[in-house]
Amino acid sequence: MAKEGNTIQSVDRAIEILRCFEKNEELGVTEIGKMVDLHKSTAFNLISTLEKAGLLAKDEGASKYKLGSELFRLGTFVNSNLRKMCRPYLEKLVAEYSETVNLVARNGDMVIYLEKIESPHSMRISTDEGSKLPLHSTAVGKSIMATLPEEEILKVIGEIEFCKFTENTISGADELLIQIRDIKGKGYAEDIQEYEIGLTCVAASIKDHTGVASYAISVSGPHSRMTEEVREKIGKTLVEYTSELSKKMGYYK
Amino acid sequence: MAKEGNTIQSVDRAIEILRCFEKNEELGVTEIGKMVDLHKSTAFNLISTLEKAGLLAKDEGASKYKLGSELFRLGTFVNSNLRKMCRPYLEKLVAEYSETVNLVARNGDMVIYLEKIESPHSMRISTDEGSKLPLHSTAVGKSIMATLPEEEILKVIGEIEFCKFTENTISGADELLIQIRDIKGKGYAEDIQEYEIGLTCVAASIKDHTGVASYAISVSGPHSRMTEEVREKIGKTLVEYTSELSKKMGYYK
DNA sequence: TACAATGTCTTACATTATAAAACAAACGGG
DNA sequence: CCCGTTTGTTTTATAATGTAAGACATTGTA
Repeated sequence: MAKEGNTIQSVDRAIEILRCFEKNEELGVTEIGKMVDLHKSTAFNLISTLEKAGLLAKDEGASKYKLGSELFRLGTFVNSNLRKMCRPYLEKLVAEYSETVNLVARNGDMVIYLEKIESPHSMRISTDEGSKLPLHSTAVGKSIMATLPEEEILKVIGEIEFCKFTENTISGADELLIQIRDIKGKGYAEDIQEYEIGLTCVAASIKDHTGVASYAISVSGPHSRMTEEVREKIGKTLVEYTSELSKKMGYYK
Repeated sequence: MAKEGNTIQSVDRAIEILRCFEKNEELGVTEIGKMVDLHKSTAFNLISTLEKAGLLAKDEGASKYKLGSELFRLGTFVNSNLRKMCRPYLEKLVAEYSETVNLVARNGDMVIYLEKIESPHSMRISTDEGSKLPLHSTAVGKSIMATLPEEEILKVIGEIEFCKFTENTISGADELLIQIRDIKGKGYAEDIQEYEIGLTCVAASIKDHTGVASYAISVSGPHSRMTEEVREKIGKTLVEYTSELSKKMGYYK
């Protein structure tokens, strides 16, 4: 039987090997062996299995391995599942609040806009699908940041170059940290004309099995319509929906 | 030692299980067991290992599994590696031909624009990163289609609704098939004012370890500058570059 | 209410993964 | 140019590990 927690050793090791490539783009057999603390011949067997399946690939001739495109392909399915899963919630949000809603994914220190449904109002917020913005300057980004482990929050904040977009733009690390704490408490994040005058958003994040978020959804509207009461109501709805979505992502709590 | 081709059984089986989810969004333990021809308890052990690693997830309470978000996260790294890998080639192309170049990924029956470098000319082609177009109505899409196995080509073509954008737009399955054959021969694809009058593109695809392409790069310019000689020259360069890139993706040939 | 089908857990067994060591090939410095 | 070092790869013995039968629990259905 399996070692602890009923988990299959060789599969676990194979996944551990894949994870090595988060920090290093290219790795050799012995190098990997050292990282996962395995004899190089053991590592080699696991690696060639992964290579044959396309999860790892190797430059022609060269001896270094890197992540294979099959992994991206499989990831693509998750992405489309995710959209399908979120769609009904996005639709409910537009129906309830008549403002533009967005689904985003974290990508390093940025967020990518994956999907949106636009407000029926003629005065509405319109973001481009596929576009990218810094984590800290969007409500979605801040809601994702708030789920990261403390040391990573500080690391991310440390690397930010703060640029002033409007008079409300967060101007420094301290201010951002206070906001993050607040978001942890409330469960949702706000962006009140921080990026652009007239644009305010409310967002909450979707957690995965580890409790960290890679995705978030938001409601964006003209500041005039996004009063404090409206924002609070939206916030509560978002918390409800994202906690359901988090459960579907494998987050139990 | 491993069974055949020096591959580790349990890892192979685990990957096989992941692949089951290409066709089915949600699957149960016994169901998976039947698909991969394993006793349900064996399948269960593999599945729970994958679940603990986040590669599979399960709706709260429910008993059905689906692909987990960790898979998407890992796929993300491949994507950014891919961009890094392609960047120098894209830059060389712009330097050589002074036209806009694009990197795209296949996503079902569409292509997504991942990255572009714009032409230095003031009259230039400009596509949005993150935008999507149908496979058959772009040079990149056609170059990807040409690498698919015959039956899949026919299946994809069968599902197309042909709409006429310009007088040059491909109007039917037969015409498209002839083009695909031609692309297989030449190694590169063309779009000569098929989508928009004045816009012509040349593209070639990047193959993965199976010989099928998920990515392609293209050079797009105003029809006036994209003469037949220019297109042929670009085509040859693209074939050269993409075959190098294919090798880096693990395609040996 | 009983039956069928599901996911989960336990256990005995031998198949399977493991790692030591030998091998080959590539590299780099003296 | 050669020798020592380091790489990836292959072979082989050993026993640890994954396997699958079957018991159990839980759920849904007739």
